[in-house]
Amino acid sequence: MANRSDTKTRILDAAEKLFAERGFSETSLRLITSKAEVNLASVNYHFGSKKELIRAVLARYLDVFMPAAADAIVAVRQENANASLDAIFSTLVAPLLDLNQLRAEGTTTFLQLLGRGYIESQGHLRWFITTHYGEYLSLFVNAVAESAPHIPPAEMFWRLHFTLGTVVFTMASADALTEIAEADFGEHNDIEAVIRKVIPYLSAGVSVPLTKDVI
Amino acid sequence: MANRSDTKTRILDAAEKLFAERGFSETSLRLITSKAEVNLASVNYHFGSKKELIRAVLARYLDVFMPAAADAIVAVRQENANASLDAIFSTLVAPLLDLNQLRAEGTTTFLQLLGRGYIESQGHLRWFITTHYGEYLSLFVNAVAESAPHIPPAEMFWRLHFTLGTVVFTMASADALTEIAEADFGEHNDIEAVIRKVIPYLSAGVSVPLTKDVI
DNA sequence: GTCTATACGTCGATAGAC
DNA sequence: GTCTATCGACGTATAGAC
Repeated sequence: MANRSDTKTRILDAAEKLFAERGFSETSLRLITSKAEVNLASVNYHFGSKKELIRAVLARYLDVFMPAAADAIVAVRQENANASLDAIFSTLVAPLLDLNQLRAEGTTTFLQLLGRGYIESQGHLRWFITTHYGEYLSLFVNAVAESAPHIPPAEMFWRLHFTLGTVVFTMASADALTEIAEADFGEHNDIEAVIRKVIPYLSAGVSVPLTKDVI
Repeated sequence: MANRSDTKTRILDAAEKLFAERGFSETSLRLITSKAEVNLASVNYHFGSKKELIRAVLARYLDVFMPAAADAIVAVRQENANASLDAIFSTLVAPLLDLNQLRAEGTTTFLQLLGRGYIESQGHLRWFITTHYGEYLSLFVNAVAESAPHIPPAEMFWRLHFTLGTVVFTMASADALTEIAEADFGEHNDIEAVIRKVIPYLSAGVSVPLTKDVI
């Protein structure tokens, strides 16, 4: 068959699109393989299981995004050792938008996959990301912590997870929210606009001074 | 059989516990009915489907929490018409903790169910909550909006959804986060401590002044 | 090595007897 | 209301063809 890429890539391409559109649990292997025009069993041959296919789909993006994001953060901190929290978060915008060159709708797809992945999977994806990309995450966490030195480590732990929740939930439902915002407020937002909206929210929350325990 | 409540309640009690512990998709109807010691088909007889069972489990809490939360917000705004955002959010703490009187571990269970529910279900629970409890939600949204009058409605829409993401994600993974915080920082947090940690984060994010579009 | 046909166990759901 | 039996769809595993 002409113009037929190899089975593994065909599965990844079909799975990526369907996962981003419909979520993981709502996308069956039978749907993926029929859309990719490959046999059902080939998923297990090439990837072992559905969970590993999900990880492989995400890895195609993370392998590009994580090093690029790390480079950008290192660069901004070399220019300005006292970079603000907003500056640290904003540093991620360019690497995110660059994913559109990797694949059509790359940024949106990646953020939806990441959001859905963190949300739908209990642990296996969290584990995958922290073990495979832990060095990049640490670099980011350290940059944030040093930009808000008045927040003790234990408190910063919580605030970074609050931040993760905001990002993950927002990106998983970005399509729906954008549609509602358009209908209710006549406001058109692309994925970059949503990213730029969330950054000040996150910066403010992460860096807000601790309230006194005793009043 | 002595001390055997009716089938419907037995199903709800078993389902609530299992859903909160393991999540919805990881909890099969067969597990619920065997633990509740009722027949598998009785779930569909009494509730129609698994989705409707999920809604019924949440409704038992929402029917108590929503009116109590609304009363608390009305009360605090009568005392102080210019109540701060922190005050509005803090108003919800007492109604949440009161759920411990409704059922053992009620607060934790409710927040886990709410978090998991919003996260695992795409739309059907969002729809259920907004249609059945919309009046209470509006009251809360209005109170927040009036406590941050410098934020335009369209921007407030986004920030409230960022907030929803933080809450939902944090509460769905509160158990795991509490364990990590204990292991890494020797910090013991109950559900109230987590709630009180998240409020300043949310207030700061919701009320942060808009950044200039043009620099 | 790659791919395919086929089957296994579990799932939510349902029809029909009692 | 409650039960048994069964359905189609699911993820997964494997024997065997190319």
